[in-house]
Amino acid sequence: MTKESMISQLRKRGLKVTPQRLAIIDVLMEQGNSHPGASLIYKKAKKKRKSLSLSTTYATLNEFSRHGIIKTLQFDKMEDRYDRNLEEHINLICERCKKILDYNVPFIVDPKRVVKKTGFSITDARLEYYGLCRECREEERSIKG
Amino acid sequence: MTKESMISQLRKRGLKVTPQRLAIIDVLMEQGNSHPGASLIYKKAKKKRKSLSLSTTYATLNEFSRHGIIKTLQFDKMEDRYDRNLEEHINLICERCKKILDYNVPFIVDPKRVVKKTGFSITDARLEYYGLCRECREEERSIKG
DNA sequence: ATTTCTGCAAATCATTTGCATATCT
DNA sequence: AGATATGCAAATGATTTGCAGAAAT
Repeated sequence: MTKESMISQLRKRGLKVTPQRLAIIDVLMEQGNSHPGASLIYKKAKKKRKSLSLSTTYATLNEFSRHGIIKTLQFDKMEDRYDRNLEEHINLICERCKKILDYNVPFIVDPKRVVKKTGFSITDARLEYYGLCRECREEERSIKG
Repeated sequence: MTKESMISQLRKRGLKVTPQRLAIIDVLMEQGNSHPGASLIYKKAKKKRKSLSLSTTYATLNEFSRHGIIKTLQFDKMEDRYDRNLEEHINLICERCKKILDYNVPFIVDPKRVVKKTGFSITDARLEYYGLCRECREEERSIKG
């Protein structure tokens, strides 16, 4: 997403375009695919808008995420990270420097290929599917009719 | 893992077999594959050992996890969950009731098959590989020789 | 004029830490 | 005895909340 498309997303959805939000968008753009966390985004964006508060930063990132403008990534023992890359991709998380690399392929992929293509050596993997279990699906069905 | 094998793991590793730990192990066994969190484990284990504290519960679960006796699972906006199932498997997380089901197949699997076999309907997936990025690998190499 | 945002301080939740005491081996 | 574990209270870190004033449409 470009800065302009982010801004037009805000307009389209009746969200206000404030200097704080613009500062955060700029940081998001500058950070590329480094998947910054709220604290870094706050620190960088505050340089552009001195009045910016941390809670506004959170509110903004939540709002963007809720509207699908960015994606919130949650990991083990780390603050949440925010991702501009909305395509289906694998996150390669470095356990040492906490860098998160994108590998833009759909989910079903051979780990050996990842190493070969990216130089990232895998020591652990986690696959999680989110959704509804059979029981909850049946309950939802009977509630909604 | 059975209760007995857990206890012998403790002995093997020089960890002490205390009543608190036994209470926690019992809860772990009773909970089967429900992947309880620390708060539930604490609540249940405290019934068996009235003196048990929450911090001991955490210390114990951390110790068990560090020694590979259980596995710590971390998810979005939920407390950590603990898993007795040490085999490679997929976690199916119900977004509604927070139940976590195991599907005992290796990671590379077709989501459609999951639905067919388990009745769990997938709305979102996350795949994460942990390890070392190329740069960190090179750094480690040059440090260690 | 309204609706939505912002910034502050305080609250929350899960988890960890420091430390003196108690308990295992 | 010596090592490790326990329980308490306080600290931590990330994130959220309540709310009054400020800014965007």
